[in-house]
Amino acid sequence: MQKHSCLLLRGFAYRHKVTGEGGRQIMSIHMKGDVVDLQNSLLRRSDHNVQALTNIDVAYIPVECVRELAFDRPNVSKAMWYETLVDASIFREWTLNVGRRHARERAAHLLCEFALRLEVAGLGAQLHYELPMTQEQLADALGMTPVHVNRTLKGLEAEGLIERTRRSVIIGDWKALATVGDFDPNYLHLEPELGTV
Amino acid sequence: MQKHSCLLLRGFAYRHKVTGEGGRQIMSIHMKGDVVDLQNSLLRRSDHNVQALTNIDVAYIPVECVRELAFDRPNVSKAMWYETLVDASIFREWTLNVGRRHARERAAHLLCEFALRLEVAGLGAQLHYELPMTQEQLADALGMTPVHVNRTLKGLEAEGLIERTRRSVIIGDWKALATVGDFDPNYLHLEPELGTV
DNA sequence: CGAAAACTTGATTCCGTTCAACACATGTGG
DNA sequence: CCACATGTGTTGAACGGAATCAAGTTTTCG
Repeated sequence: MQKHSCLLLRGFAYRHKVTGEGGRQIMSIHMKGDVVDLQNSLLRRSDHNVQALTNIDVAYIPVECVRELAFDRPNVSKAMWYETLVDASIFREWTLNVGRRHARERAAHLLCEFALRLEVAGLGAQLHYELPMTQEQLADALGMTPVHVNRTLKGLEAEGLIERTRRSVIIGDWKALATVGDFDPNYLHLEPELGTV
Repeated sequence: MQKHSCLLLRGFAYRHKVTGEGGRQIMSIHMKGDVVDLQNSLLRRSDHNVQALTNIDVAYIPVECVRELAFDRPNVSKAMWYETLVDASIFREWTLNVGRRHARERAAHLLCEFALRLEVAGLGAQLHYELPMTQEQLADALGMTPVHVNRTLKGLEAEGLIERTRRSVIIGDWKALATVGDFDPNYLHLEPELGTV
């Protein structure tokens, strides 16, 4: 078990798991403000891996401190639990995405999710942002091969839904992309709901 | 938002999401002892659906009570949070399963998970149990079509890994099935770890 | 500048879907 | 108790989306 949790101050990180055969599935992408290995810190055995996607700055927080906060301060406890719940909600959507949508829809969905999350984090505009992942990493997030990611993105571009240069993405027609990706932002639980949990 | 959480006393239930095109993905299966819609109760908007798989008995618990327990009693709080974390861990494994494993491995994995969970819940033996799902429901859990579930199960049977009659499953060779399914029970976090969270 | 990483493209293969028919159970009402 | 309807499981044939294999090209960076 880790001795520290780490709070992401700058850059991107991701969590992933690997099959016995070497297939990798990225479970989630994290950005500024996320406490990235909270879950591994609290469960005795870590069941997944955390890795940096770009250069990052992190603040290490000793696990004992996290626990103290988590259990002695009701408000902190609420906030942390709430994070866990939102996390789980995003996992569910990703499972749906990978399990029940075609490559084109999956990719569109992920691009929409990024757009919203980056904007909320103050790291880009909804319709024009830098995607901090290689196509190989996208493939691991989408449960497909890098080759097919390439073709799929090209396809979306050919349809006029997006434009892209190297890593930047411009969403030409948000509504159309969201439709293709069957994207409904509910699952991100972005609206403040402090009164709830 | 729901007014009640419900504790499953007998029978099986599942959580699922549906795409705009009608594809359904089952996110998790629940059995005796699980509090099934805790997450929907605590987040303001529910992002998934809960449904009974068999006849069930449930105990309804008013959400206010859940919250009171959750935030006034540190030990209850720990336990509930712990449940949420294990839940999320299982979601992650399912995402990996659906995203990065072939049909045969997926099916084998699910059969192994069931075996263990049913035994822990006191509802069957690890090597011989009743599967409370139709092949169509299995398909929705595995992200494949019912037809292919049928063929895949038949395949596992032909290989001598399992036997089956209608709904019951007999695992002929646990080790082999676990190998095929790339099954490592860590993610279920079955060992008691009360000292941890 | 040169090497490695990332991206692009084409040809081929294959796993899983789709479509369609049928078999077998289960259950219900006459 | 049978007739019939419905849900579930089984099987076959054809199709298609994505994987695989393999070769380029472009970008990045030491």
